[in-house]
Amino acid sequence: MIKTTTRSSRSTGRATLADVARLAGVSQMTASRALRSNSRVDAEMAQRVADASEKLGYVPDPAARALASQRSSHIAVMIPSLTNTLFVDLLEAVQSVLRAAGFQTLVGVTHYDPLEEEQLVREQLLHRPAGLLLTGLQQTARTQALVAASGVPVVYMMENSDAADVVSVGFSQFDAAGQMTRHLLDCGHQRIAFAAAQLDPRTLQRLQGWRKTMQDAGLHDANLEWLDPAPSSIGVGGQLLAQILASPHAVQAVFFCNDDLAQGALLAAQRSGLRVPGQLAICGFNDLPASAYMVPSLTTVKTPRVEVGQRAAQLLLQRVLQEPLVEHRVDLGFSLILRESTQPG
Amino acid sequence: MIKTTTRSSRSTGRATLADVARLAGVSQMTASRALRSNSRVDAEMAQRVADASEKLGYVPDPAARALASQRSSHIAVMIPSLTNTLFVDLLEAVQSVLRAAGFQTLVGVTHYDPLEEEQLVREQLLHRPAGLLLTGLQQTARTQALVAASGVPVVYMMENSDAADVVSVGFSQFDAAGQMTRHLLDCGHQRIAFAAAQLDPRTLQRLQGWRKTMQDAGLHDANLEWLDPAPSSIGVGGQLLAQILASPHAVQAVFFCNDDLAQGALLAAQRSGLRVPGQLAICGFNDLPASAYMVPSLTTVKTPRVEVGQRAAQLLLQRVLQEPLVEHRVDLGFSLILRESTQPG
DNA sequence: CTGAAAGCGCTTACAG
DNA sequence: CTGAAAGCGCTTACAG
Repeated sequence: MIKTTTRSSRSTGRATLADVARLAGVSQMTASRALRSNSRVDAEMAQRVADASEKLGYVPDPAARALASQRSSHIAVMIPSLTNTLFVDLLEAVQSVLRAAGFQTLVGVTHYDPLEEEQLVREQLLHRPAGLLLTGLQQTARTQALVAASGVPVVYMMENSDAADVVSVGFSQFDAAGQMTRHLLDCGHQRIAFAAAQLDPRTLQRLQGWRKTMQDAGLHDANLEWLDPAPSSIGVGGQLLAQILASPHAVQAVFFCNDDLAQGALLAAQRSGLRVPGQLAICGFNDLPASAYMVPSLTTVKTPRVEVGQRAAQLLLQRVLQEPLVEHRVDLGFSLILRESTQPG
Repeated sequence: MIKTTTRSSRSTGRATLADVARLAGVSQMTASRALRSNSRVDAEMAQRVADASEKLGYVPDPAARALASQRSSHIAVMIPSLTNTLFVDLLEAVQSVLRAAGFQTLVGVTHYDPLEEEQLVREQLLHRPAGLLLTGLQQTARTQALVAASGVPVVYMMENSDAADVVSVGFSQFDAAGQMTRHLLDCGHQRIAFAAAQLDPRTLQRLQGWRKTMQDAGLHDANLEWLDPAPSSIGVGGQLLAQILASPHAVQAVFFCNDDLAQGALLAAQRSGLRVPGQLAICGFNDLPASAYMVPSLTTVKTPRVEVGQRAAQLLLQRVLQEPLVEHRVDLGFSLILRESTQPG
């Protein structure tokens, strides 16, 4: 085979768009357009370009594309934590959708800190991502300004916004907590505590859902609220249970804002000889992997994080590719998983 | 303030290197060199460049830099799974070191599949990463060839290689399993089963460590090996325990290759009324967060994954920045964590 | 619909 | 040590 081009010393040796165009017998611009297939190109020319590209094993250079278009093939995703399985599931779902569409995922872990999120978003925007996925709706004003100024399309995950210009995929944390509380009331419990850690916005929405339901039932009591700003963990769950049991306020059931807390409480109960659900009913939130295997198995709320990740990534791709958006606000719901830990005697 | 430059319609409005050079009164090349500080530049000129850069809020464009230098500021990291907390810890450690040094982390989840790893590495190499972090030493021949051909520096994590040209940070899975087995023998157990899932290379090294110690003690028996290729999980741990108990071969202790399996076994034992450690001793591997809180608390091997991530990232940065490497093979050791689940009566 | 030109913002390679 | 030129591989913006 005869080398038709002389390459400079800086060339990488990979096939370039110019190579493809030459082989197809069209201009570089036509080749570029044909490969991106976003504007009309003569069908026969497009086919020649496709064949040439295939034959040369052409792969577009992401850096060149980013430099020329001022937009990279990266999509930045901000999540609060990787320690909570919830977000790992979310992330894996996002990544598989984006990867299939040819986009790279850049993950920023905010540690539930809006200022750290701001810094991460600032850094990511320098790389001109094609899109941005944010967890929750509570960004700092500066983050919002940075994002708006950048013009980068955004989709919000895990909560729904009612604003017309905000695209969000989530479910109602408030309703989910309300329904679980309603279930505990229906089981005959009246003194139902709410125990939470981390106290991030979604946790506080769950608190509100519990509170509203308790108030409506005429059973709300501030002494039933146990809030610890420490990161949520099995250990903290045990501590919260110990505090609740040590207090003078009788409790028949405890609704933990996350399954890891509830699991810790179940283990602490076992260690101290407290019978669950016999002496105390316990439930959690999120349906993490261990919950079905606990003894007793844990009643919880199953949240659609995989679906949230998938839909959010799909909607973001539509925005990135400038396709018309069918829906701005996707509510994916939730379901109660009733297991042994709240079983009425 | 007077705008000294006319910008084309394609400009982004951000300060460029040319702006910095102009303000500092030097050539663009000198500014470039001064900012990268990799070659000697006159001190006074360098200062002028630094001042100008600061004043303009200059941030280099990663795409332009990547295009010109054929090397991006991304570092690709391949890990088997995000479901195992082990790798989440590893990843967070890696990311915090790389981010502090101005590099972006691109994560590829291989799902323990060398072919998926190969595909991910292939994709990542198209983006010309500055460096590559790989988990384990068992890449396909093609992956090795791709990496070698790319010239991208690599550091291997979680296992140590004896090859002189391989940079690795890890510990001996073999020794760790051997020591734990030794401990169980010292507790007086003779029929010690080894139960594993996933069966990835590191799990098999643990199997070898257990086997060697059992053989040396004259106690090895193939009926004591319980291997399930399914992904490791709490559920599978319970199943493995059930199989072991249902078999006709007596067992005094079970060494699970990962803590999630051991946790599942503890829960299954509790459900079936089997006393641990009274009737059966159980231990795990990795010291995952829940293990200290299980009832009984779980004896396990604490593995240095955070340190592995940090050191691996540091070594990779040294290679990327062409600094001399002090060490090629970093063995970070491990420690046994003795808890209730193996306590001799 | 198609294309020649210019440009994106850097760094390499070469002279001085 | 410093700099003018060329180039990295694409896409934008403008004509036709």
